[in-house]
Amino acid sequence: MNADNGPLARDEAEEYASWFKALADATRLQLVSLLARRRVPMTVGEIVTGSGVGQSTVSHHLKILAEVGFVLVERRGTARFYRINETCVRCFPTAADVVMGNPAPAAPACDQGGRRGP
Amino acid sequence: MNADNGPLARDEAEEYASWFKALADATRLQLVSLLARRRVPMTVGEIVTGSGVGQSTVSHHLKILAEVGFVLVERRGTARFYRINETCVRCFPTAADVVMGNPAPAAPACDQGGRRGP
DNA sequence: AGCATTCATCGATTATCGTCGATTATCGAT
DNA sequence: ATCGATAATCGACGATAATCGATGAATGCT
Repeated sequence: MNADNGPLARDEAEEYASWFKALADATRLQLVSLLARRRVPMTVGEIVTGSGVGQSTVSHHLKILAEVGFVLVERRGTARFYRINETCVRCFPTAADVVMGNPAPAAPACDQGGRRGP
Repeated sequence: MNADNGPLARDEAEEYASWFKALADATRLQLVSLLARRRVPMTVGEIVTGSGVGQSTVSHHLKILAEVGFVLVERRGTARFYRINETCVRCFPTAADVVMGNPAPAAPACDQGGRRGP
C-alpha cells in the first residue's frame, strides 16, 4: 500500500496532519509525555499540578488528545482518569515513517480502543 | 538521558513541537511526502504542478519545512532545487518514540546538513 | 436535602496560521 | 541594457487556536 509515488492523497494527508496537529503544541506534548512516562492513569488534578498549567487549559488539551486517540479516559466516581493509549505509542512512530517515505517495518495494524487514530 | 519521569522540559517540548508543527498541515505533508517519494531534487515549479497548490503558497510552505530542516535547498541558475533531508527521514520517527515514552532504539545521533532539527 | 469536590464547558481575548494576488528580486540569455 | 523565467516576499483577509476566569454539571458524602 502506498508504493506509488504521487503525493500523499489529500484525505490521507489530512488524517496524518490531524495526528501531528495534536502534538504540535508544547503544552500538549508535555501532557502526553507525562502520561507516557508514568504509564498509570492520572486524574486531571494530578496532571494539573504535575504540569503547572491552568485546569481549564489542561482539560481543553486532554480533550483534543482524546479526540485523536492519543489518550483514553475512564470515569471513576467524580474523577476522570486519563492514560496514554499504548496502541498509539507503538503505531505513531510508524505513521511518521509512512509520511517520511520509509518502508513501514511490518506494522501489525493499528487498532485501538474503538477510537480512530494513529 | 530523559529517563526521569517528570513531564518533558518546556524547552524540549517546544523543540519537538516545532517539528510536529511543521507537519501539522495537510498541504505541507503532501509536499514532504512528494519529496520523500521522488528522492531526487525538484524545482519549485515541478512541486507546484505536482501538488496543485499556488506558487506563493508552495514557496511559503517550503520555507517552513526548510526552517525545521525537513527539506534542503540548493540554487542552480534561476531555479531552486528542494530535496528531502535524509537524516530527518531516519531520525524523525525516533523523535516520535521519545515523545511517546518509547525506549529510543539506539539512535546514532541526529546531525544533518548544518540545520537544527529532527 | 445540602454541601464539597472534580472536571467539562462557555465566553472573551489575543495570537498564530493558511491562502491568495500582486509585487519584487535574482539570474540567464539575447 | 533589456527581456523572460523562476521563485521569494509583501499585504491582506478569514479562519483556527491557546489561554484564562467564571460558570455549570455530575458525583459522593453527611
